[in-house]
Amino acid sequence: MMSSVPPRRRIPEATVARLPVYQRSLTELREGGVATVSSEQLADLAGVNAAKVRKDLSYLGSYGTRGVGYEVEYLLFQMNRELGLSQDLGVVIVGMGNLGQALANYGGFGERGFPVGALVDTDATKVGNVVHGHTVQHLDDLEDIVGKGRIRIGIIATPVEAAQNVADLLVGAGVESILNFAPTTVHVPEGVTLRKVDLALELQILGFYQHRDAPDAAVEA
Amino acid sequence: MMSSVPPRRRIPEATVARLPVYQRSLTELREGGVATVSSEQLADLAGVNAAKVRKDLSYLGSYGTRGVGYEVEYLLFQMNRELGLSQDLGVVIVGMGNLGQALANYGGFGERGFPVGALVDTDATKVGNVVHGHTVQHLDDLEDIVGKGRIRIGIIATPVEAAQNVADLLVGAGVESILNFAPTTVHVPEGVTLRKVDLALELQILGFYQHRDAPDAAVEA
DNA sequence: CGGTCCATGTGATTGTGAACACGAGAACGC
DNA sequence: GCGTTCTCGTGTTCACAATCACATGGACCG
Repeated sequence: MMSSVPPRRRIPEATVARLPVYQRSLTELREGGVATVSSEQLADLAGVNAAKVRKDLSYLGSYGTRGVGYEVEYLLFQMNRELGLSQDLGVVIVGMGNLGQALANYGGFGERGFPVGALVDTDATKVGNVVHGHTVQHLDDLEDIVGKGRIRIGIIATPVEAAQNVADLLVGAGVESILNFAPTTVHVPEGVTLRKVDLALELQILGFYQHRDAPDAAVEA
Repeated sequence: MMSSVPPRRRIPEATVARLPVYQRSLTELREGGVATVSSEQLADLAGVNAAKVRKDLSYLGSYGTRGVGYEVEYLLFQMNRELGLSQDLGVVIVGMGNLGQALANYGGFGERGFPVGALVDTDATKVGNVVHGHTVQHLDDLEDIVGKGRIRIGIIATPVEAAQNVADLLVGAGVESILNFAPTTVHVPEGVTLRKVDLALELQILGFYQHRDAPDAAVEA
């Protein structure tokens, strides 16, 4: 029997990427004491159009009221449940350079259900230091750290040369999801989810469009 | 005769986002002394499949040699030209918190054609400090800074509350492209290109899939 | 209690990107 | 100098995401 259909209706990847944006906007509305919100208002806050909001939210279920809108509190609860925010997923940050330290100090992770559980580096001058309340540990102890700390997600903030090795070690230690900040392509076995963020890459995309819109800009003046 | 084609063939957004990845891989190959590369090799390095590489590169023109591959040096030159890397675009980073400082210290920007031209904050204890060779200046002087420094791109690394205001100021000062790291939606007038990077958002997407693949994980143990 | 209003929810349509397969053409060996 | 081989380039097909339009059904007013 092939009853291996996912619990609910399958949610498109593009929608998954937008749900956290809605969730953020909804949280802000709740802080502001707003009780209900229409798809149009929410669309404006999230920077998309209303039809897309309704379509996206419909994947979660019919939580809106026709003629009125969505109850902020209730929708937020359902969305958090769907996004898995009800359970915290521990994070280990590997690499305590400038970026790693910034990430460790970045408050947004814990707030949104991803508590930083451990910090790791190989540099002897960094191991033992305390960053944002955590003692930096050595990469060699990764397996122990991941196992004992219930770490589920690894963040790579190392130099390019170390990235692949760190990814392998993270996978070996049992981490199931990896977020890679090193500007290089790393390979992971099937079953492990990988996402990458390349800070300079985003700038290059911006630069491309700017170059395209005004190719002669370098000439003027 | 339908010669009303834009300057060159229009390049799909998805392809634009991948070009810098190829460019990175090509640079590595050149450093390694490799002269030619096949679409398959390049695909492996970039983490995509060969057909996509060929399709993407074909948008730039026919720079490959059938039966042989692409000449690394030449392809890199053409790609840099297309990406606009031949002209540097100055960058101003607004917000010298942990993230802003990490970005200022991040070497990858200058290397790839985006020299950091100025650092800005409003905090009196930060203005005047030297970070990565640049003296932190006050937000009030933004217009002067952008004008004199030939700044073309602004990076927002401020708290959420300040993001929209900073975006407005950047636009007012003549910046044409903005990269927003603040986890909130900012609006810009037409003609200004905006991209956003939300560090926690990427984690949430990872978390969603992990939650989906093992929804009962919170129950065990 | 009935009618009107209004925003949701969804089926249909359009557009865009990914995957595929095959034709074209250059280098190399014989 | 001919044929073989290898890889690019691209037309076609397929899948998915965005958009649109309208029917649905609850809330509110009189």
